[in-house]
Amino acid sequence: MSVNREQFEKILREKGLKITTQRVLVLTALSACPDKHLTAEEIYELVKVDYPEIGLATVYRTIQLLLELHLIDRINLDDGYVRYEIGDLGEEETRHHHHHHLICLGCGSILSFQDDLLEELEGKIAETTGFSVTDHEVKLYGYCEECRRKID
Amino acid sequence: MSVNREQFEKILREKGLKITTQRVLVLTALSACPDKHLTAEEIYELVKVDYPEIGLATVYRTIQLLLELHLIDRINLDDGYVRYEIGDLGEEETRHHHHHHLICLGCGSILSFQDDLLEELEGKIAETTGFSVTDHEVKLYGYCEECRRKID
DNA sequence: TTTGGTGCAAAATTTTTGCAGGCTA
DNA sequence: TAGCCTGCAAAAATTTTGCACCAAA
Repeated sequence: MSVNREQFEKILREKGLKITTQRVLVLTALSACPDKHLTAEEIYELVKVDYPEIGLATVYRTIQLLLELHLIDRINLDDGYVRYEIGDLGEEETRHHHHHHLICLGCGSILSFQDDLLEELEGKIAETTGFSVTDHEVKLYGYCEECRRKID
Repeated sequence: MSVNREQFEKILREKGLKITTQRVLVLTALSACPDKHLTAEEIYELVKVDYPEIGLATVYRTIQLLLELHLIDRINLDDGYVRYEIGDLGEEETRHHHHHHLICLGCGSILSFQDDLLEELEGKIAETTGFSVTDHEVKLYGYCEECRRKID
């Protein structure tokens, strides 16, 4: 589950940060498009619809803040854009597992999926390298059903 | 195994591309640092040692070319830099599996590892979504042995 | 010789920063 | 009211492009 507005306001208050229209709108835009993987520019355009006076610099500053609060995730889908999406809300210990991304090399579409198959791998790594894994990000490349049909 | 110079020259020749000192030196720099994850700027600085007249634009154009030839991989370790590393040479069908990266959140060090544990997952995905996976990239975040000791 | 490749500089992008003024608490 | 936050514009940083010249084939 992602943050709702009240939770967000509570988080800001607890950190001594101010609740501003801009911050709420940026988070709202990301919440409204959970699987859209928006760029900073896209977020800016979305927020401008309801609040035309917002500046792009504020969007960047807010993104930075939301990242630090772990409310959103930065993702890079190798299309040359840095993107952001609303994160799962959770305790520190269970926050680890964002969903992953299936990237179609044919049409560029993105499918998200959830899977904890890597837990086993994480254990193995801890054993062999001494590295304790707390989080992971997986990108899978391939061809979606539709593109596969086109190719054949 | 990564490309050697002769293989590289052969590939260029077959594609009707010219073998230039700059192209050879950029590839050589990347080959010499298989686990260094160099940025464009770093590659530029490295090549300049032996060939001071090279331009940064040429480095970018060469990186682009090497990516298209699948001789190098672009990686993003979330430190704000786009990085490149020499890729494994292989047939189209077996090229899938680059190694993956363990990123230490403490000291920023990167460990590379190879694992095919995702094969199982790929099968599962094909079944449930119709998406055929041809490649994957995994990043694992955590704390390396040294940083773990410091924390405790 | 021909064509593609290069270096340089300028342009285009993307992101960050400084500062004066505005708004939240 | 005090200080954080914002908008604007300028700056910084990164990558791309135009063009004349050079070099590989």
